[in-house]
Amino acid sequence: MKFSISEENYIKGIYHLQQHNEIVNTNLLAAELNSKAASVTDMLKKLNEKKIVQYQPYRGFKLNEKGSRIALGIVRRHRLWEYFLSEKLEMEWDKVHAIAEELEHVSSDELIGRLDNYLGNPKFDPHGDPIPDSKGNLPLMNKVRLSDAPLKKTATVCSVSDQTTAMLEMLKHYKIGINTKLKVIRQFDFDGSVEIKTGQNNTCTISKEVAKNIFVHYE
Amino acid sequence: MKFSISEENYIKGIYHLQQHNEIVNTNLLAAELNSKAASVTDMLKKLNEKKIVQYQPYRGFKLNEKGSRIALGIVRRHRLWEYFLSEKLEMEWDKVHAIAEELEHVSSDELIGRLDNYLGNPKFDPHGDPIPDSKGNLPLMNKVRLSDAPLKKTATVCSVSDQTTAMLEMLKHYKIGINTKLKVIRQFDFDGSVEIKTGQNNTCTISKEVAKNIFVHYE
DNA sequence: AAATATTTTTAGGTTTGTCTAAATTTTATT
DNA sequence: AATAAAATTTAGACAAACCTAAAAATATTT
Repeated sequence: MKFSISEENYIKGIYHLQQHNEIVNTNLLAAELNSKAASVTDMLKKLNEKKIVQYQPYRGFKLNEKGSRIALGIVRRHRLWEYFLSEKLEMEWDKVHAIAEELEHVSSDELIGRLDNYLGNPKFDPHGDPIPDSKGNLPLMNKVRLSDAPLKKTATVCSVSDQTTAMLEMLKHYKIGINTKLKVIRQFDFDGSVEIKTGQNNTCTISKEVAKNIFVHYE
Repeated sequence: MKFSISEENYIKGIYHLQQHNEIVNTNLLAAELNSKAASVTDMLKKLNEKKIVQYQPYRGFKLNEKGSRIALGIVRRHRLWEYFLSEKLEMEWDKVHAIAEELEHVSSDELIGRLDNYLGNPKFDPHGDPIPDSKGNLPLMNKVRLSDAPLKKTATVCSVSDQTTAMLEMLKHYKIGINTKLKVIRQFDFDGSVEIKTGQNNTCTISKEVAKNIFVHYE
């Protein structure tokens, strides 16, 4: 089944909101998509008829099995293109998202399969987000917020949840990027900020606010 | 100025028809785009208001300066993506076009500039069609139909005007592709078919019908 | 040059996706 | 439990892009 660009955007929007909320509601999705509640209701009736969501009027909605599969396909295309733009075309981190947002709607299975292969079947996109495989399986990873990370264990930065330009600027300043190795030296009780060590003689302190947005994993 | 996918398709359609007809008319464009005459009239009024075409009701139309510039931008995107799909993703010749038709509407100048660069600034797409540069300049090439080619001079295949699957099949059979070197041995008066030599001991005869669609150039 | 055929445009309708404003339902407050 | 507030849906409109069928303009025949 083929979906319009609008339908795909709604499906993707629901998918993303479901990462944080079991059930999604109308206003939330309207905000996510920069549209209005009435438009969301209209589209949800349509997605409901197409049997992609579980929708109870006034009660919210969520993707069903079929809907999730479709969402993962869109996410896969988006993240593979992000990887391409970043790794092959060397585009800046913060410009990659908007363009992938357009490319993701080109939905040839052969294209995506070959792209995946060409890129070397990457498991994570440049933001550290996992790329679903062609069957919709997400690679697993036990990641932890830097604000909750154990002390004195060498960790690897694997993703950053806030992907605004402001955050990018911040990270550039601290010389932190995906795959940067670092170690938490201590945590200050006063405001929860953490002192970290990246490389041999590079120690710095970052606020809890920032640390909450940086995810790391251990090997 | 930003154009919708539909508008871009109409602009591109007019551009292609103008390669063979100075003035394009409603029915011709409707056929090219698989739409109806009434739809073409609607869109042409719109393109006329946007000052992209010269349009005289009942008299046909053509792209003006501005319209041509826009068309060349679309053609550039299309052919760069075709090159990418063919050279990097190793897709079959006949599948490349349909996908490039979708990718071409993603219109970030930075994306296309970087893609061009990444591909090594190619001058011709996999079908041998010229790729406009970022300023809209087309590379020049003095090409000749194989049916009109001089005898016994080594030529290089540079483009094929009929890009159907049927033609691709034909060319595979004859082992002819873009950049194949060949020499016309003789031409038969009876039906205009030509005997050609590709490689050392590979001689074959192809019909005028096919030869008319193969373009070669000499160095 | 009149009649016929072809082409193009206009008129009016459909679908998709959006919106505002009013009505309805659910949730929270007193 | 009644009322106020918030969220959601419905009703009705609008724009883009398409269509069919009828009308108008142009081209071709006789």
